[in-house]
Amino acid sequence: MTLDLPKGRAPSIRDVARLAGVSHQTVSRVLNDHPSIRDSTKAKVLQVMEDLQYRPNRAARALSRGRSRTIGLLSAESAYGPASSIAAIQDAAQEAGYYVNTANLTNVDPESIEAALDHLMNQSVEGIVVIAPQVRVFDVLEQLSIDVPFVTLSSRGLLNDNSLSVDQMTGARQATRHLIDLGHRQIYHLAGPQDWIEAEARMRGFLDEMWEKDVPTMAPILGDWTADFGYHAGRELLRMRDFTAIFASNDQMALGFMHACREAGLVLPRDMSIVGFDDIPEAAHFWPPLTTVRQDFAELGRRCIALLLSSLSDGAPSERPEPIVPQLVVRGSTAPPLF
Amino acid sequence: MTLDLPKGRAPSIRDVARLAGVSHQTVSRVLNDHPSIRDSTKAKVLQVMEDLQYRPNRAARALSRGRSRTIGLLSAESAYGPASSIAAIQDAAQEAGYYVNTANLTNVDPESIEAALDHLMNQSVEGIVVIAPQVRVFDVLEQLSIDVPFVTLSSRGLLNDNSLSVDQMTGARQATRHLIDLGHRQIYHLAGPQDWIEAEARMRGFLDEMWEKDVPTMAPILGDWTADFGYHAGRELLRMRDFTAIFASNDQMALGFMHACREAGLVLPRDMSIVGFDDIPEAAHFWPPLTTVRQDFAELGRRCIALLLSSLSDGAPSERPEPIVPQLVVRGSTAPPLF
DNA sequence: TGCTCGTATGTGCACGGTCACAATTGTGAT
DNA sequence: ATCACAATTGTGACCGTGCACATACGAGCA
Repeated sequence: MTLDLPKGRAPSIRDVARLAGVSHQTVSRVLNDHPSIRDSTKAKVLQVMEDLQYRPNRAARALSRGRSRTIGLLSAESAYGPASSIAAIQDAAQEAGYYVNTANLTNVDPESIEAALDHLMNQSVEGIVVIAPQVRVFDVLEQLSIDVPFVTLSSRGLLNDNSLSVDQMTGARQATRHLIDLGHRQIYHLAGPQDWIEAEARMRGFLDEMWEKDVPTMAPILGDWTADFGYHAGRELLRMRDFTAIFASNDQMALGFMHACREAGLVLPRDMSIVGFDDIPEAAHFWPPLTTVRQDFAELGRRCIALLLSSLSDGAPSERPEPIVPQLVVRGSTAPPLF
Repeated sequence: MTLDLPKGRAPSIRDVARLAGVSHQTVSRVLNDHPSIRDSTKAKVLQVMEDLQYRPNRAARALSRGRSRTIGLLSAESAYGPASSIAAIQDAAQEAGYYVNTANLTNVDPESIEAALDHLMNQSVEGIVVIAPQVRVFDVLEQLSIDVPFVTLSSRGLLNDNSLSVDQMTGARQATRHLIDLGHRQIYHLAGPQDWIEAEARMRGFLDEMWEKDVPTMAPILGDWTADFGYHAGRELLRMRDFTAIFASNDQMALGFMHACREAGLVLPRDMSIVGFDDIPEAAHFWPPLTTVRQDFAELGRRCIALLLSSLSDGAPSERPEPIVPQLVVRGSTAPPLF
């Protein structure tokens, strides 16, 4: 004759306590793995929990402990990279017992950014991961003087020093050097939007390498990450064939550019060498397979959470993690210039 | 002489109440836009809130109301489609005042699924969106007899009738018909993993159309959605050139297959017609630009939330929404067979 | 004036956990 | 048996908000 009282609502810790013949506090101790609980008591309580299909109420726990165990993710899901880091972030957070709440950024006007941040703050997140590394986002973050720790994937460590990144500059230099070593001297750079910190870093890497190798530089084209842009930019650029190679700031733009090349009758890579950035899974199957710079987004996401969690617990961030060095992957889209 | 007491902790409604010279309940009423509050009182309270930088405590609110205003998102971020629906889902939910918590599924073994669901349930989500439409996920959902409403993006409406989908079958039939109309008779289908409901629906669409048009069918190849698979499958298939067209269940596999074709020296689309599925933004820039079936993932995501929210408030789902009909986009990768 | 009614506000408790502290039980040495 | 002390368990308050109900105020009407 098991009498379960919980009529309408979900069973609470006190319901469990009553049925197990203990106090609610003892149940709480079982929940939190308190050391001094007799095994027999623990077993009894666990049994009742099982019977009642008891689930701790997260809100209550958060309220009394004053900790939400939730982290906010501010994302501008526009490129491939972020998408694959996000999964890693969520996994890592979940493993650490945290919940992840995501807010998307469709526009980058300050109001949207503020609204998204507000949404996150309203839910008492303990920390924020920013995966929309646009300059403006940081400005807003700075102005609002957010009082929770936050980490970002950007490459320059403003604020907090809580930033983490693939070393974009080095990657871009590798790509550029590869083209120069092949003998190219007229090289364009198809850059990303300049309010993206990563785009800026890649561009700077390109310019630095060109300058160091003493190759005359052509003004970078500012794009928007999309294949469409790469295509249209390509159609424009190819009117004057005053270059033999191009370094695109991501693989999508590289793909669009290749499309334009072929429409213009160029044979790749004979007439034009192309390097991308990111190494999306499809890049190996472009035609020709794309030479590009591989970033380990998943690793990035994991480290990101690690950094945030450490700054959540210790207060101070742990020792500065090594930047992840990206890797040039040479495939078929690059060759020496015709002459 | 503004005396703010809140020393360590964040200000609560009682702090606001005290400083505004009203009761905590009045503050609560202001928060919830209760009709009968004098404008002057409301203004006063709002002012104090502003001064104190007051933010309502979500946990407390959830606790006392018994509603978390959170929905869970169970996702298996493997294909392109989901990624772009997710953003739409989050936006729509946010607009409706809900928070979205995401759990990722890396494996599809029952334990992982259960763990992910558990994670979501533990945080008292009010509803769940399943965006990992694999058969097993449903089995687990069924077994666990989850007691919160859930919606899914699949195409067959098991359980709850809370499913929503692009009409995959129709899309697949359109693609197949296009190839048949061009004159192809030996057509392969590169299917997705069979535990994916969508993969199954697309395959069935293919088979149905072939059967109806009385074209002899060749056994579908079961793939895994990746471009890599498309490539390797292509290398195998092309040893025997016993077909003139292929319908791939997504664009990535189509891309990999194109890669294999070119390696084998085929000229596209002269020697081989290819149709994909999804219309990822890059598809228009493949070489040749890919004929494919466009799905409106964003719309799907929005409807998904609409459906879930209605079943959250009304209890019963609103009238069954129309399935979204996908659209065939004919580009350069299809042509009549050589003969 | 006394009564009713609607608007505006206050009071006290409940929600489901955790915390600090008190109380009880068990153990071993004397 | 007695005591000190550790191990185990219980008691009550509290976290911040919303709800049900009570109260105060003012207007309209007999």
